[in-house]
Amino acid sequence: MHEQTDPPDEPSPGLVSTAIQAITQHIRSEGLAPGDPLPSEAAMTRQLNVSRTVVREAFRSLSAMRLIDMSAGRRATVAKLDTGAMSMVIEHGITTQQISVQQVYDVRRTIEMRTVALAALRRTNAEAAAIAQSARLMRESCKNPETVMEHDIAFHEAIAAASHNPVFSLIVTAFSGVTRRTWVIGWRTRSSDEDQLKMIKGHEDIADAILKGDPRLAAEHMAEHFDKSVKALIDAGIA
Amino acid sequence: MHEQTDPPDEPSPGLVSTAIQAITQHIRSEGLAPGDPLPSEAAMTRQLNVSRTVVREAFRSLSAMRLIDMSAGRRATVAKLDTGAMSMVIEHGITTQQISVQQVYDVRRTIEMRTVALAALRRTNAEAAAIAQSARLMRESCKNPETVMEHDIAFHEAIAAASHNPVFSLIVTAFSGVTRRTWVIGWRTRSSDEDQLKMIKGHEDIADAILKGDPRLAAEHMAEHFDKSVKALIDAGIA
DNA sequence: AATAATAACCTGTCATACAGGTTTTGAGGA
DNA sequence: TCCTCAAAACCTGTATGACAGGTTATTATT
Repeated sequence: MHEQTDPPDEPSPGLVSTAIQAITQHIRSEGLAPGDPLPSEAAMTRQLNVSRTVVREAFRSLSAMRLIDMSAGRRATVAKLDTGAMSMVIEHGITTQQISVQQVYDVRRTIEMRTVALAALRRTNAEAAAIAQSARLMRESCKNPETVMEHDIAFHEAIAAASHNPVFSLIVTAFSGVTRRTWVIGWRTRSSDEDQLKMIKGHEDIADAILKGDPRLAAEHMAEHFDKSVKALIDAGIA
Repeated sequence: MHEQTDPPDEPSPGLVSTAIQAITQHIRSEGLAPGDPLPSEAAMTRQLNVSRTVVREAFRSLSAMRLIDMSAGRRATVAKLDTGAMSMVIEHGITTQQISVQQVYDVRRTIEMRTVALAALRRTNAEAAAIAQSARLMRESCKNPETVMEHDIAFHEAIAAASHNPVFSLIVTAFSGVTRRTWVIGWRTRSSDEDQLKMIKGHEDIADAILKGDPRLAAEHMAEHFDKSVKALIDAGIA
């Protein structure tokens, strides 16, 4: 066994990593819930016997991952589940060409085939209405691509929310950033108005299936939707 | 003309967020790839006209998300895709009880039904061997739960890798931390040796199906595996 | 007792300093 | 000319002190 929880110093991981672990450990051991306050930087400084610089970098790192909320004058608090860090990881993968847009779409398809089925089974009436509303807004604003896109994204996020599994919401939302960067490309390849309206119709079909509570039908429409979207992206030359 | 040193523009996000964006923007605009070096802290300090403290907190934040690698003396470099941040988000959700273990398993099931099918279609011979190897090691070390668990995790990660979609790998690996915390509980409920061996047999069936290149069969076995695992967790009282 | 002023505390940012680690440079020797 | 190796230059890790401005607790005044 080569463990070194040593008294003198910790060379390898660095003081900041240690501080990050100490903070997350604190959240765990104290059973803190979102909104609960964390120790002040000064307190952490004393407890860990390091400089405020180190403690601050630790807090800031957790804040960047959206695990805690920071704001001037107030102590940091435990954060609600947020997609910030995940989005950044995905975006990083895309911009450094370690993952392709098509790969993201394959994952989205996999996940959303499930969220849409769960939504059909578990959606509340309000959720079904929100989903249908997004689809309707897509049609109404079909002259303005940017607006259609935002409603499209809201549509998919609403379905994820209606799955009543926040992990699905987390992942779907994390992908929204990628969608924002590629959506318009796909839209442009649907040259004719007819194609564009057909795509919007697809969303309405999904919303209807969810409203009817038919998971199989909802999944079918979702699959169709993704297949067409991916095809549009491939036609546009997205690797 | 040079930079716009924000006369009246963004007060709320704070200098550090701005710096983080500047760095990621740099990666994007320069088309940096993993391993490429970033500007030094001093350079960023000059470019953004802020103190090194701010720049350092920005770098450190990106490092915490594993988007960049830092080490003493060397400039920071663009990092390879890593699951660090995602794991922390999931763990945070679990420890603050914003998501349940069962919800994670539902997502895992959804994703791994797909990875296993893709693995059956796209696996190389080496990957098929690695998957089978993990299953074999599970059986051989079946007296030592901890070891079985590690091979089990390696098994699932190997399947994700064989899907040839790094996004799947990313997500599956991010869940491994949760698995490490709950696996033993599920194992204990399989009281009899017979149950435990049956579970290991399930893994071998999956490995065989992947080797045979039969996605449907592989997915069937995977579904069965997850259904039993979830049942074991529920029996053990995991909410 | 209600309210307003004040003190105490907290985070955001800056400047400076120094201890190591890493890369570059350059001088001297083969 | 080319190699070796040590000094120099550069870089990050950490500590300290300072101050502005926001937030909460305390106290004084009415």
